[in-house]
Amino acid sequence: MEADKNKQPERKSLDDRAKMTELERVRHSCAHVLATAILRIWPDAQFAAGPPVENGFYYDVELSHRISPEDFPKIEEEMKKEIKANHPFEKIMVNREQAWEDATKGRLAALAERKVPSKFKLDIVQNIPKDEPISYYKNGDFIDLCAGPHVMRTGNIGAFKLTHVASAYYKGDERNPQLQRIYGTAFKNKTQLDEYFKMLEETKRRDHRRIGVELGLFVLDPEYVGPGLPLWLPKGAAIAEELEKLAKETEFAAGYVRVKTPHIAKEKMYQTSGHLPYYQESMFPPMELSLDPASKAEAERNLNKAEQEFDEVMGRMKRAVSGETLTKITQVLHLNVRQGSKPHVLKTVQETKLDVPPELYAEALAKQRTFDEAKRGLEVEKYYLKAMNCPHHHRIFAAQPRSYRDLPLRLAEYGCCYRYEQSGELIGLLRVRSLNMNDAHIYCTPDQFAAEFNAVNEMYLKYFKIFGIEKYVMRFSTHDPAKLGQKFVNEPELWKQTEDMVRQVLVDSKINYLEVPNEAAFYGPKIDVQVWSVIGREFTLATNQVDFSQPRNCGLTYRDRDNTDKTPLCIHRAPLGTHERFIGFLIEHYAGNFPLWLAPEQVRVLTIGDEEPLVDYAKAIVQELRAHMVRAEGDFGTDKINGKIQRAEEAKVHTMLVIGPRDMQAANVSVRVHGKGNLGAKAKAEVIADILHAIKERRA
RNA sequence: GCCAGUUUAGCUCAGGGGUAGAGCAACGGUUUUGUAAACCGUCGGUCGUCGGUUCGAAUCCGACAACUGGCUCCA
Repeated sequence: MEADKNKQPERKSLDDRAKMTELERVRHSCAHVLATAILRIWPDAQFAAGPPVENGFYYDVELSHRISPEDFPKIEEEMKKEIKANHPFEKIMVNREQAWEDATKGRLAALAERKVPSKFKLDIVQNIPKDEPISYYKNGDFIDLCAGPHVMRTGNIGAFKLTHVASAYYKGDERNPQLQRIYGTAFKNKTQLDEYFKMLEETKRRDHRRIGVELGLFVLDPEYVGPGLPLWLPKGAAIAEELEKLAKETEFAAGYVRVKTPHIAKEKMYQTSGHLPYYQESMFPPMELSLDPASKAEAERNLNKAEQEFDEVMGRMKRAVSGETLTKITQVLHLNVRQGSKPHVLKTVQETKLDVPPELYAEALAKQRTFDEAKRGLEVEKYYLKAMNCPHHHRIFAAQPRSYRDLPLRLAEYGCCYRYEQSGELIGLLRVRSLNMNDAHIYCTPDQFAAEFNAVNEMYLKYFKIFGIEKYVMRFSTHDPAKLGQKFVNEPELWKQTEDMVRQVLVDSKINYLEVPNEAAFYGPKIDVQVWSVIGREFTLATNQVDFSQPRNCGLTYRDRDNTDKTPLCIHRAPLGTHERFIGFLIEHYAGNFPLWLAPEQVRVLTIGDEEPLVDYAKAIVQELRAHMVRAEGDFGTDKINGKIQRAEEAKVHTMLVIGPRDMQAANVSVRVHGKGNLGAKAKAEVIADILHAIKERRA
């Protein structure tokens, strides 16, 4: 049995497998017990791989019966029997021939020999390296091809539960058969299992989708707007505005210039950049601009006229020739009529050196050109919604002659892109179809590259500090020299050069990074930044890519010192990723308890009662705060103060200023901070000054 | 797109072949209040959409859509 993670095509070595933790052994063993139980119910089940995973285990099975959660109790019942029987997990060493024979007899991942071979196991046996020993594990009648390790006995599986079914392709390849993946989890004892499910409940409560709705940050309106197209409500938009402000300030200080570009572009744009057909699947289908009726009618008239004139000339040509030449021309003309085109006739005339009168040939050629032109007049223009900003930025680069003195040129834009993610892929704000990217493209010379790349990394670290992100990994994706010219542009020197430069920067800045071969973009190495929200969900937030291909495809050049034109390097970078994903992350990161500078509602002023002087005093405070761009609201109604506080706390308002007669008389406000409770009465002026200060320095 | 599950009021959820329920929110009124909910009342749903079975469907069946968890790709 294989513990392959489909992302990692390299086999796990036996040493690696031996490192399996105690809990992983429990889960891996439970997968075997699951297979045992399924076989008791459905003896013809074919098993593929059943490894332990992060929160449990799964086993991939091929079975004509569709397993649904309704089957779980029945399967779990059988599993319990197997655990109760307390069979030992026996390790059996076999040679290759034996394994092959048993798999052929259907004995592997089975309770007995079967008429049909254990087909996936056959495939797995074949893929075990020659020098690696082969072993089985046996519990009761169940024998599985498996490198182990396992717990001693089935009874050592303390507590387990099947959780869900999913479909998965064998080895993660969609050309392979589709299998049913049964997921479950197991623990050493019932207490830990219960804790795990309690934790899952907690996770659900902190999910950005739930908090997003509760706090009124965004909504999805699949019926009217469309799936994956979030609407930012005022409170969510406030967060987006703060992030943009942060980005603008940071980028301005780092020498970026801001640009603005349209959301659509012509087909030619993406043909040139190389995204079509490479990226077409991920783009919305194009808009085709049909001609207005009058122009269309005129274009059609032109085409008809051109066609008649062409046919007339060809008619004369046919009359002027004879024999084989006539036959040939007639044949090709006939073919062309069926294809709705004309040019082939003249090509044939030229290529086969047919003997036609030169002046007629020249006339026909001219008419053919008119025909082609008329035909182009009927072509519709295609526009695509942009899936990325780079081509637009490239056009800005190309808009004026560039000198080496202009570089580095750093074009920044919070551009809204649209990606046609598959319907099953959409997840709340994590994967959407409209995305506002914290995008920028840095055009530079090779000499400037290291400094620019380093500056980008420093920007990431600066942001991590502001948001208190401590756990992160930079995944440095490099190319595979064996796939140059296929998966990666064929520029061995540039690959080596840029990858070395990037690696050096990473090492020098002591950044926590992980090198992943063979995962680069087709146009250059890249870095993805992975972070984890407090509930353990992984987010790929930011990306940082080196591009030495697009600038050349798009014909971008700068005039260098030596008066020659050179192609710049381009760095694509998006430290804050997209609003959608970043805010989704922040919601879970802060569990909705945003720091003051980010909080949608920063301050709420609550009055004790609704007596007029008190309300006037409170209103003046709200006004003063709002005059300083603080998002402050008031709650001046007749509710009891406890009720007002409860509502403010539930709305996760950062700072509550409670005002009663006592406070007013002393020119005070009573401060209450969300999650910190009552901080007592303080001088109004002091409190306001502190609020402004905390916002300005983006205090955590 | 594929597999499975889900879809009942603005939100969180109960119910279930005889025609729809709670809490919160909203609205109206009473209450004049000191740090996590004062009280009364009102409004609100073709039970995701379309079709079928049935005397009768929100309930059973089917198709579709959306959402959720996975597979694949990726910010």
